[in-house]
Parts: sequence; C-alpha cells; structure tokens
Amino acid sequence: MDKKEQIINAAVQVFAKQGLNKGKIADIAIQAGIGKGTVYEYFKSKDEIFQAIENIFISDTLDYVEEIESSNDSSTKKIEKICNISLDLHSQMDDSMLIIAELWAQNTRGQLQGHDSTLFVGMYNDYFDIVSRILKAGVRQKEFRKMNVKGVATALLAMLDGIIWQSLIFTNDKEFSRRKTAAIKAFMNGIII
Amino acid sequence: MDKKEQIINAAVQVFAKQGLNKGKIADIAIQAGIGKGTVYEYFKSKDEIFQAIENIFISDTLDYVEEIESSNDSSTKKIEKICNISLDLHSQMDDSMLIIAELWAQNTRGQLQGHDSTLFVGMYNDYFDIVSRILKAGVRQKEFRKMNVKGVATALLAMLDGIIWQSLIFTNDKEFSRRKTAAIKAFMNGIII
DNA sequence: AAATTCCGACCGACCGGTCGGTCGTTTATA
DNA sequence: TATAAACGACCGACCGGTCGGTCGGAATTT
Repeated sequence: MDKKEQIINAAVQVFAKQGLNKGKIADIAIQAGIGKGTVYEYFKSKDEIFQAIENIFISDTLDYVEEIESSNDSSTKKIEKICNISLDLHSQMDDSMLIIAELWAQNTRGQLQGHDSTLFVGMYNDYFDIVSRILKAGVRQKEFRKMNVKGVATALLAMLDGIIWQSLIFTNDKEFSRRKTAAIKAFMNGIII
Repeated sequence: MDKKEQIINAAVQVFAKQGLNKGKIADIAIQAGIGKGTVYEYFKSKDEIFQAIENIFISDTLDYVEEIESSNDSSTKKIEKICNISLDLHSQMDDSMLIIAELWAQNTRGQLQGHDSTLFVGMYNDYFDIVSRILKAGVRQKEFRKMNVKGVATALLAMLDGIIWQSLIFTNDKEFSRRKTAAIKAFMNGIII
C-alpha cells in the first residue's frame, strides 16, 4: 500500500479515538506499523496530516455527490441518495466525522484569526450548487413542487448536517434512528408533487 | 462579580479563541484579571471548567426554549421564535458555539472523565419534546397542516443545528445570511396551513 | 480605639510529565 | 558500495497543576 495513504488511514483511526490533540504521532506510527521518524518522511508536521485528512474528506464528498448528479436517476432518486449519505454515514465514516467536527472548529477559529480557509466554504458552495441544480431540474420535470430553490437547498443541507451532528451523540439509539428516517421522509413529502 | 462566573466568562473567551486544548489556564487567569493559582481555588481542573461551560449552555438553552413554550404566542410564533435562535445566534453567542462543537466531539468520544454524556442527549430529548408539543398543538389549532410530528420535529432541530454549524464557517457572508432566512421560510411554508 | 491575632483568598515560581519534531545510525535497495 | 528509506532515542518547549508564602481585613484582646 502507498505509505502516505497508510499513514493517513492510521491517523484517522487515532484522531477519531483520541481527538486531534491527544492523538499522538507516536500512536499513528504504531497504528501504521512503522517508526515515528518515518511519519516525518511523508509529512512535514502534524498540521500537514490534518490538512491531508481534510482534503481527502472534501474531495471524496464532492466526488460522491457529483457522481450522483451525473447519474441517470430521477431527481427524486438523486435527492434521496444524497439524503442517504447522512443516514448511512454512521456505519461508514463516523470515525472521520468526529475529526471533521474538530477540523471545522479549528478552521472557523483560523478564520477569526484572519487565516484563509476557503476549503470548507468552497466545498459547501459546490455542494449547494449541485443540490440546487437537482432541485431546479426536478421542478422543471414536474417531480417537485414549485419552490424557492435556494431556501430549500439550504434547508436540506442544513438538515443533513444536523442529522450527522446529532447522530454523533445518539449512537446506537434505535428511536433516534427512526426519527432520522421520519425527518427525511417529512422533507421529501414537502417537496415532491 | 461572582468570581466563579468571572472565571467562566474568561474561559469562554479564551477557549473560543484558542480552542479547548490550546487555551491555557494561565491565559484564563490573565483574562479574568486574577492569578493562575486562584483559578484552582474555584475549579479542581481544566476539565471541570469545561463541564461548567457545558452545564451553563445546556440549562440556558432549555430555559430559553421552555420560556417560549409557556408564552401566550400562537404556535406559529413559537416555532418562529425557536428558529430565530439559530438566526440570531451569531451575534449573541457564537463564541460559545465553537466551544460547544468541541465539547460535543469530546463527549462523543467519551473522553471527559467523570462526565455524564447523557447531558447533551437529555437536552436534545427535552428540546425535541418541547418542539413536538408545540407542533402538535399547532396542528390541533389548525395553524399547521397534518404532519408526522416526530419527523418534522427532528427535521426542524436538525436544520437549526445545521444552520448554526454552517454559520460558523460562513461568518459575515451576506449571501449565506439570505440563504438561512430563505431556508427557514421554506420550512415554515411547508408546515403552515 | 489601638494593638494583636487570625483567617483565607490570592498569588506565581516551580515541578514533572508530555509530545512534536530532529538527527545520527541502521537497514534495505539499486 | 552508494543511495535512499526507515528508525527510535533524544531534546526541549510547553503547560496543567501544586504549594509555600503574602497580605488585607475581620475578630479579639488590651
């Protein structure tokens, strides 16, 4: 396996379990089955590892959503698929979500201090544009009711984020699992003709 | 001013700016205008300061929402007021939101010793129950359409969280500000008769 | 009311553990 | 054998938490 990737995978595991700060480079090395010094052959600093994780998350997310958009599914199906990312997420990538939460906070803080942090913002705007286009197409094709596309797109993205956010503390809560599904169904009912 | 409160206020400022880990007890002391040792006269550890902040956030939030519920406003007005918490939040308490984001992640990880992670969960369930009751009353009074109350309540809470979450990175973005308002309007249109 | 004792809030120098990052050495590879 | 890759002991900055000491004022004694 590519060693850089191997280190990133180890880092995700360690950071998810320990947090960005408590997660030690030494632990990452152990987890990756290599020496600590080797980590520094591939990354200049701990910060650079954070960056790498963030970049992968962002490009993975966008790739996935773009793939959905360019498929031949109906608009309804496309939106449903996007919703399912949040529903399924727990089984698939909740490790990285914990990390993203912290990176997000760090990012915001960087912004406050004047750092340039267009990455997350850019991802959001791209995501928003894609969802907006799908919604607009759905309206045109009479799948969805007439709507304020920007408003609905924002509401949808916010809801999906919120669900992920809440899923973090409601791990393994059957009742919450049902609520999530009901929420998305309620949303779909609100837009589908 | 009560010194404990004074320390907590200083801590919120410091942690919001530096993060939970980088925020130093020494800085809190300086910010509070007291000596470092004095901090430890009022709090046993840094962790205990985290918990104090978390407790205040939770009880403030619930107090506020309970106050809205028990008012004489129409159900529509009540839901609108709850939505406005997320909209206005930025000007009022965005400092603490950054901290809450990190505490939330820590909580999930179960890293805080002696910390009862049912606090956030409990707050959410209470919040959910209150919103559900308001929605149900609104339906009964023919203000709202018939709906799956659990689904809509979950969707609403998730959307509000998501908006806060996104607001963190879209600071001072006029366009996003408009999107937020449009999102909430879209939601209200979906439920009001 | 002056002098003395007592109290505890306040302080910050210091200690000890931690961990990111370095670098000289060892091992693998070409 | 030369070059590159891997390694982990080591360094030192950093910071949470401690503790012996200070000091202003309240209580008590004279």
